[in-house]
Amino acid sequence: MTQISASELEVMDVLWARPGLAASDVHDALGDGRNWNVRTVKTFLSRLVEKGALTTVEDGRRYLYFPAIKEDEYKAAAATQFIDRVFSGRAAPLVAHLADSRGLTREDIAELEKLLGELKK
Amino acid sequence: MTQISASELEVMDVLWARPGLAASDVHDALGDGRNWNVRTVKTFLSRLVEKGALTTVEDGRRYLYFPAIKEDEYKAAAATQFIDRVFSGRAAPLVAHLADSRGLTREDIAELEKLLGELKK
DNA sequence: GCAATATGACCACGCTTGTAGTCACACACA
DNA sequence: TGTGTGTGACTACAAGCGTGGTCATATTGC
Repeated sequence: MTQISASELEVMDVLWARPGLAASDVHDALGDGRNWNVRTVKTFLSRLVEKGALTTVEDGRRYLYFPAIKEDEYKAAAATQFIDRVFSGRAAPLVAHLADSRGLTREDIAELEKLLGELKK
Repeated sequence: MTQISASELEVMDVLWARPGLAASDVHDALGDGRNWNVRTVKTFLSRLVEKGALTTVEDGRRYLYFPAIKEDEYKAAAATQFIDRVFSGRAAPLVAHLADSRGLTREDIAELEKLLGELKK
C-alpha cells in the first residue's frame, strides 16, 4: 500500500467521519483553515482512489467517495511505522518525549493510566 | 526548519550516536541492511547540512559531521507533529492503538506506568 | 433554449526525495 | 612518477507531492 501524504490524510479524515460525500462536499467540509481549491481536493481524491484508500460509487455524473481502509487499522499501522522510524520501535521513549513537550494534559495522563490498567489484565 | 526525510533521519541517528564522523565512516556505520552507495550517503549529508541539521568541521580535505540539532528536541517535535497530523493532537488514542497492534511489550507497559507515576507529581 | 456552473479526465510545473553519476583534485602506494 | 582511490562539488533523473489549470460535457436557472 502506497503512502498516504499528510494532505491526503486530512481528506481521509473527512471521509472517515462522513463516508459517501462528493468531491465538493469534501471541499466544504475541509473549509476553514485549509484553503484548498476544489481542484486540489479532487486531485487528492483521485490519488487516494489510485492508491486504493478510497472507492467510488457513481451518483449521476459525479462520484461519492468511501474509505476503502479502516481508520483504526490505518492509524495503528501509521503509529507503529512512526515509532519504528523515529524511536527504533520503542514506544516508551515516545511517551516520555510527549510528556516533556507538554503534549500530555492531565486528562491524557489519567486516560493513559486507565488504559495501562486494562492492558495489564 | 525544512523536513528531515526518513532516510536522512537514519543518517542523523548515526551522528547523534557518534558525532564527528566523516562521510565514509557514516557509510560504514549504516552498513548492514542499508545498502546505500557512499555517494548516496554523501548526498544525504550535504542535504542535511543545507537544511541546518548538521554542521561540518574541516579535517584535511574532508569533513567531519556534527549534529546541529539535539536528538531529544528533534524527536519530541517529530512526535508532537505526528500526533497532530494523525491523531488530531490527542496522545492517548495513539497509545491505545499501539497497545492494540501489540506495539507494547510487558516491559513497555511497566515503563510507561513508572513514567506516568512521575508525571503526576 | 441558452448561458453560467459543476464535474470528472487529463495536464502542468516546481519542489523534494531516493538513488546515484561525473569531475577535478589530492594522497598513497608501487 | 604514474595510477588507483577517496573526497567534495556539481549534476541527473524519475517518482511523489502540493497546487491548480484546461477541456469537454452535463445540468440547472432564467
